[in-house]
Amino acid sequence: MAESPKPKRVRRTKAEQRAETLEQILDAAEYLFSQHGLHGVTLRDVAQRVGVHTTLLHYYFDDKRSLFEAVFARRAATTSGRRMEALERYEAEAGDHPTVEGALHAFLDTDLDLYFQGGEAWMNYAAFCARVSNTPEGAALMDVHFDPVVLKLVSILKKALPKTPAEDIFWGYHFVTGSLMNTLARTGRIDRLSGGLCHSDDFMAVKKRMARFMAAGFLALDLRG
Amino acid sequence: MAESPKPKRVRRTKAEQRAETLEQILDAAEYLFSQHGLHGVTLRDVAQRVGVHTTLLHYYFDDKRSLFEAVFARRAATTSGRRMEALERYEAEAGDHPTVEGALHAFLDTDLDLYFQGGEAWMNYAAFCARVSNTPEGAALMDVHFDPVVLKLVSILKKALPKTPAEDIFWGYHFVTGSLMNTLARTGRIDRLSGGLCHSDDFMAVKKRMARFMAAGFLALDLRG
DNA sequence: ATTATCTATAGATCTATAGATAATGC
DNA sequence: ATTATCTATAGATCTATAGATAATGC
Repeated sequence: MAESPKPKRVRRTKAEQRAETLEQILDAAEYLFSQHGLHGVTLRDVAQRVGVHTTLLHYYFDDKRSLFEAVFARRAATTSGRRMEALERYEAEAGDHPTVEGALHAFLDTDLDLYFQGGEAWMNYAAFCARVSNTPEGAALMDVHFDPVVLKLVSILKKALPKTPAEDIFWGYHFVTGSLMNTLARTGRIDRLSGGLCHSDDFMAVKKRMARFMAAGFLALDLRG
Repeated sequence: MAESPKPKRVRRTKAEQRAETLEQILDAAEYLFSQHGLHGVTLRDVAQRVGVHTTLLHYYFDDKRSLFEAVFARRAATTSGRRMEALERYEAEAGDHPTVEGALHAFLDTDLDLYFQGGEAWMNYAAFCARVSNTPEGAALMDVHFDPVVLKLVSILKKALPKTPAEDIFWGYHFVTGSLMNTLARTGRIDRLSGGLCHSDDFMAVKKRMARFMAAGFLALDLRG
């Protein structure tokens, strides 16, 4: 203790230091919020995880809610942007005859890949989104950040299913997003239920199945009598 | 204020009084937990909603978590039992050739009917379950209360899809339950997204579509190359 | 000179317990 | 006599602010 020289990492500009600390705070908050939700986390919890004083969080953020919103916003543009690009690419490729499955592959696989390849931080963000998606606070943030990409998906689905009422398309999306959020949450329930056959973390197993599964669902709606 | 005679409802036996107070506490807690989650609700919030003193909650429950678990448990046997009966009835009817859609109708429609017909209290319980389903605490309670009925569903699905690997069946269930939880949560997101075409509260709209949608998904998994 | 971080602390709130009071039960 | 409810309160914790200190920036 007494003679620990304290690594004392060399810090460069203030801008860099600010960015580094902010990132650490957001990482810690992201993880904790993903596990315990907005109200299950105290600013002290976050500060302790980072190793700074609680009051520093107030220096960077007005209050707990603004920290929460910053966590949501930090990665939202990336996931939204990537999916938007993938959908536009698919739309261009498919021309006048997009398929439901094609659109869903672009939407779902792009996102699952991002979380899977992004490592722990992105997996935490995924769990964070899932955790808050069925809360009033979270749903409102989903509106703000994800409406454009979802409406883009819906527009392609409508082109793929010209005879299906818009209402059905939206309910189909409602099913899709529920399943996706359940995946991102990684509660471990499917692991236990399946006796170890499935693993919550296995986003590639989901990717292999989800778009086809959901596409068939949309087509079945279309065939309704 | 001064001359309010205070209706002072006539109370009968202590057992009745106990039951009545317990029910009021559980109703209040159920609603508040469904809106704000375990950590978003204080015992004071619950007590105020009931109109009793906070300490009375400690008379009936050891602590906040045991109140939470009591809320979960109170209606769990009913929803689980009804679905179990419906699945067994369907199994008997269908004999050696059950269908995926038949099993899903028994499982899903039975539950959606319960919430829809049960009024506000049951709708709150549904939202409560959805809200906690993707949290560690909630998922563990799901295991305890709902595993038997889910495994019964899975066993019928396996009979209906003898060539489909069990892993696929479990992933299919994972999709189903995600969609169901997203429905029960009633966040209002689908209302806003669809510009008012769909309504979160409209469980009958979901009932009309969900079993067929999901059944088609399961069949598509089966056809995988 | 400005920005990042920490110390000290106020004020509010929360959980939980001990013990008193009010109502029912034989 | 027992059970239901309330009063009073301890102890912990939480958010937020004011102001001091330490580090970078011209």
